[in-house]
Amino acid sequence: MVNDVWAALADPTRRRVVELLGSGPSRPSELADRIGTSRPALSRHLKVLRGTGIVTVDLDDTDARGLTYRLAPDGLTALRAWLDQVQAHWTDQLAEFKRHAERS
Amino acid sequence: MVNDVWAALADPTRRRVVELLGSGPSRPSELADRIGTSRPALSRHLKVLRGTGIVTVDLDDTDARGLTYRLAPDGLTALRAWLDQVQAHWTDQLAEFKRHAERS
DNA sequence: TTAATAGTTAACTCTATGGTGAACGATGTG
DNA sequence: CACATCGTTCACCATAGAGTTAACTATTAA
Repeated sequence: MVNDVWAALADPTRRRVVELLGSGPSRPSELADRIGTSRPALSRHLKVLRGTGIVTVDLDDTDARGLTYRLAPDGLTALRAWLDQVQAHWTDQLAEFKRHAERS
Repeated sequence: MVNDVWAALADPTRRRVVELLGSGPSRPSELADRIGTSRPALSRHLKVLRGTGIVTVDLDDTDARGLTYRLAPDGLTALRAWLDQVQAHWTDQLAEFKRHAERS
């Protein structure tokens, strides 16, 4: 659902997670430290992000206790598609808006 | 605030408003009819969208009772900038991800 | 002038959601 | 084996926010 993606990224903490994962895969504990939140809170945020397909999980290679989270390849394409769609119509609106501004 | 833009577009009704305004300026009553919600509810949604700079208001030319809402030129640029920023790092991650996938 | 319309705001209710602390299973370390 | 660590889930609380009804102002129409 596109709606889920919007709901997921509405939260600042989850956006911060996405930003951090953008610069490389990471583990929940590391993310919690960097963001400065508790592990239970972050775990639930990661669950939401997983549910939308924005991130994926794998077992850690070295330590089987740890998990590795990474950004999914197509996790944000729906969002970009929405923006493109609106802006497509919007471009025409800009011309009309300029005419309106000049008129007043 | 970038946060405000995300919060504003987290709501499906407000996204629908943005979509409708993408295809042309409109009035609150017309938007309420098309979306199928009450006028008070829509009025508050428009207030939120105004507060983030996504839409602008003008008095109607013909009927001084009505208002004309339109998309603001730079209302969504912050959002697109965020997406671009994340995806910039992300592109490098994709290569790493492929290597990881081939390895497993 | 009286009535109707456009839009907003206020007060209220209800639901969704984020944070916290406790507890759990699984894995590693002394 | 005893113990710490990683990550998750559960139960609880507190807050934010979306919808509704009613009321209000301003403008138009009869």
